[in-house]
Amino acid sequence: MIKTSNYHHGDLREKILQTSFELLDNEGIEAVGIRKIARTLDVAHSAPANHFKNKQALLTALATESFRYLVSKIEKDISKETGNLRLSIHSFSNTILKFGLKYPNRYKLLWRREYADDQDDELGAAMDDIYAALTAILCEHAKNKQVDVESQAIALWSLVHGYVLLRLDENLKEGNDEVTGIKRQVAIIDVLIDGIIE
Amino acid sequence: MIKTSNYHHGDLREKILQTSFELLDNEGIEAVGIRKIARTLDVAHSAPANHFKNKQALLTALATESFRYLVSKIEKDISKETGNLRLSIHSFSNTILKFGLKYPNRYKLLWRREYADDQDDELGAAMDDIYAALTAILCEHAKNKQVDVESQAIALWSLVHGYVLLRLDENLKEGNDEVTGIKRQVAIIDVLIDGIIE
DNA sequence: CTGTTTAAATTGACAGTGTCAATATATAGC
DNA sequence: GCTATATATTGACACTGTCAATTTAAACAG
Repeated sequence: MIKTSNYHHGDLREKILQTSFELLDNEGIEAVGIRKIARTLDVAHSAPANHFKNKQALLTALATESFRYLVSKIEKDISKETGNLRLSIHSFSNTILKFGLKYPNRYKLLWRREYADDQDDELGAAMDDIYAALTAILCEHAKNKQVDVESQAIALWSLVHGYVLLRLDENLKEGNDEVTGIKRQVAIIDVLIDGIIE
Repeated sequence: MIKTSNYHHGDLREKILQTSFELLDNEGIEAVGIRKIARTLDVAHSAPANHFKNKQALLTALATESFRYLVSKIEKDISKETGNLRLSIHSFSNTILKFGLKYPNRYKLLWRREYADDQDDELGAAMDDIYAALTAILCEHAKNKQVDVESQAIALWSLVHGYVLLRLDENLKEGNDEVTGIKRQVAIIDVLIDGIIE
């Protein structure tokens, strides 16, 4: 009986999540493995099973936590903008892009239903919140009634989502608009806004 | 010595690709496995190694072939539009969406650099071709010089890419614009075009 | 304090994976 | 017909996630 110290961490669940996020951030989604985590925490390979039914449950927890963080960040940042449509939209897209660039693998995990459990209610709710935040801005301010507000919301969401993913997968590099000199990610949102406003 | 028939298929490479696409389409990227393919083809578990160095090489081949197909489809469809900017753009986005909806897992594979080999030249070339096709349309017809043509191209590409992925991951459902009645995927492109034209 | 129940961690096994090395066999070229 | 060469085979290795049985620690009841 050499080691008794590792019995009952008390906070093994938290430590598993922490280690998972480190693996996710540093080595990618595929690198998040039950046994690898257990090894890192110097714990039996089957210990995590007490806290997460299986790998999918663990990934779902990672996705849910990431989603909640992103949603709260979006809402916080948007609340700083005082009712200006253009600024609100830029705030929304900027928050998402910043999150994606800081935590590429978390952002990717968010949207890959094959890893996380799509039946999970908390996960679904967090997703709806993002869309709701966006729709709220547009409903309040949008002046272009030639198309559905929902179409405008979906267009914006798609644009931001697509740009972030293209950046994360390194299909696009950072850059500036040659004409205006502003950052590319701002320029493309402006193109869309020009189609929304007035 | 019971079976001699399986020695030297002659076209094992092709059969591997075919089986891989079936697995990819029906069960997802994760389901594409060397041993599973070998079992399906009633061949030794290590036989595929003669044709694909490793799993990554196989996935790279799948991605490259899919990319080539998509690029050729885009170019073919666009060539039917006679110089009209709006129609050309709709053709571009429609071709991509159609491909994505028909082969969701192929579309996802295309952009996931962690599966395919990002050093692969053919793969990189096919990607550049898509972007080049789009830029070509805009350079020829775009009238809005308030922003870089490249910003317009990136905006369009991002919008289409984002919308397709949101649809494929089932974060968005099919739908129509409530005001105009046209399909959502057309409506959102129109929003962007309104920001590009004039 | 004691005995019992419950939660958490352990070990061990199982089937599966990708990859590599050594071997066997068939095809093609001289 | 002999020899290369390409292709397929078997077997092993180190992994993986998951499950069952077991052991240990903590919590609780009397």
